[in-house]
Amino acid sequence: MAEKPQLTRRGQERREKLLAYATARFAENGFHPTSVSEIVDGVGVGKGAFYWYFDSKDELLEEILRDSLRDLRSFQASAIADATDPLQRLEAGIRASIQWSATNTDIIKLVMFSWSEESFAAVMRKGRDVLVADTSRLIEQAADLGQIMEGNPTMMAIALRAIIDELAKEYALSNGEIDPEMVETAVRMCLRGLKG
Amino acid sequence: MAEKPQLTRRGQERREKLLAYATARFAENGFHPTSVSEIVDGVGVGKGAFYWYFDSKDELLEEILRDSLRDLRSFQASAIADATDPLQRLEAGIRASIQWSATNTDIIKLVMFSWSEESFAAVMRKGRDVLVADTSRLIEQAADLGQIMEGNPTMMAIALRAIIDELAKEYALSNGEIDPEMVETAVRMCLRGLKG
DNA sequence: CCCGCTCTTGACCGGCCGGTCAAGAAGTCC
DNA sequence: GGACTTCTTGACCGGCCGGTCAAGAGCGGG
Repeated sequence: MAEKPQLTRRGQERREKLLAYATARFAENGFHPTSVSEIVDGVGVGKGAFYWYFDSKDELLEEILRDSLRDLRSFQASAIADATDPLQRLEAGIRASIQWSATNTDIIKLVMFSWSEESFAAVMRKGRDVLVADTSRLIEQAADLGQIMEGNPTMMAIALRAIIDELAKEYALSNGEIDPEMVETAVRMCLRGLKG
Repeated sequence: MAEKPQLTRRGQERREKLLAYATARFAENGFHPTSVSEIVDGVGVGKGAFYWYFDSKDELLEEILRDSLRDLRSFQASAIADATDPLQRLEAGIRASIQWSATNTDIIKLVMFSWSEESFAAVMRKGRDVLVADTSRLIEQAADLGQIMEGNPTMMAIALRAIIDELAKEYALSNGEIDPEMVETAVRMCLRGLKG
């Protein structure tokens, strides 16, 4: 990776087209069953173009996963920017995560697959650690103000992730449409779990 | 499936050897990257034997998933048989699920993969529904006795599943060894979530 | 107008894949 | 011991796979 830092505008666009199309195909058909030929045919380019932008099919998936993490984090960051109260920031972050999952069901499916294969699971683990660290920082701030119960912030952050991930799975399996009551229940469970 | 109801004892044993070896390989290497040749070589039989016992590689995985569900349910059933109080039965069932996950990390990995591919996800959904139904029946009994808060039993059961599944993932990613404190936290979260 | 860099093409490669099948071995029942 | 069923083998099949590469096309700067 990071071997083609210099891309023209046209290059960037084509690369993004490949990423987007591959994401959709991987989510629909699975990673392994989707061939590189299928991807380049779908985008309407030659096979060589693919290997100009990516070292391998595996690296393409890793790139998708990393991009997604970046996207989710920036979405979360802008969602909590409005609030200053740590507990409010926590709730805003939780809701942002849920909302992001609802609008990125393709990626949720790729995430489910990626946990199951060692080389990709390594990438997932790193990503999860980053998200957990983001959240546990917020939890610590709220704990300092006495807004939530005592406890290991990392473990609490993992518990929040667990609930959000399950809801994300629910979205992915129903293509982005789930009972809104479920969302509220999940958020309530998160907050109740924090406040003790 | 269900096309070879008549198997000699030797047949049964060989079939089970294939199932066991395939489970291990799938968990370690992934479903698609593991070839049928690899499986039959590992067990030391010809390829034809494989296709005598299974219609296809896909059907083999579905068989593994169905067997696992059966195994988990019977493990749960015997774990809760001792208790008569619904709430105690619930806790015993939760602990049994967790324990089963800890000792079947291979299958947890297959489960993670299976959610990501439509044809297998269909099997998973059915299985999940069965487990949720088992649990919500217990929840209803506890609710009738006023032991837990009001609420949609199915949704509560799904929430319990979410927590258990996340812990299972944790086991799978650390090969069966996790902080016991985490288990207690998970169980406490489940019970607190029920009691309101 | 031509150089040089970014980008593109698609035929091609070795290899492996899931699955088939004709041939027979092993067990079972009379 | 013969007939029948259950199983076993492994060579073989067509097809597709991820990845390579020689041959350029398009384009921007000088």
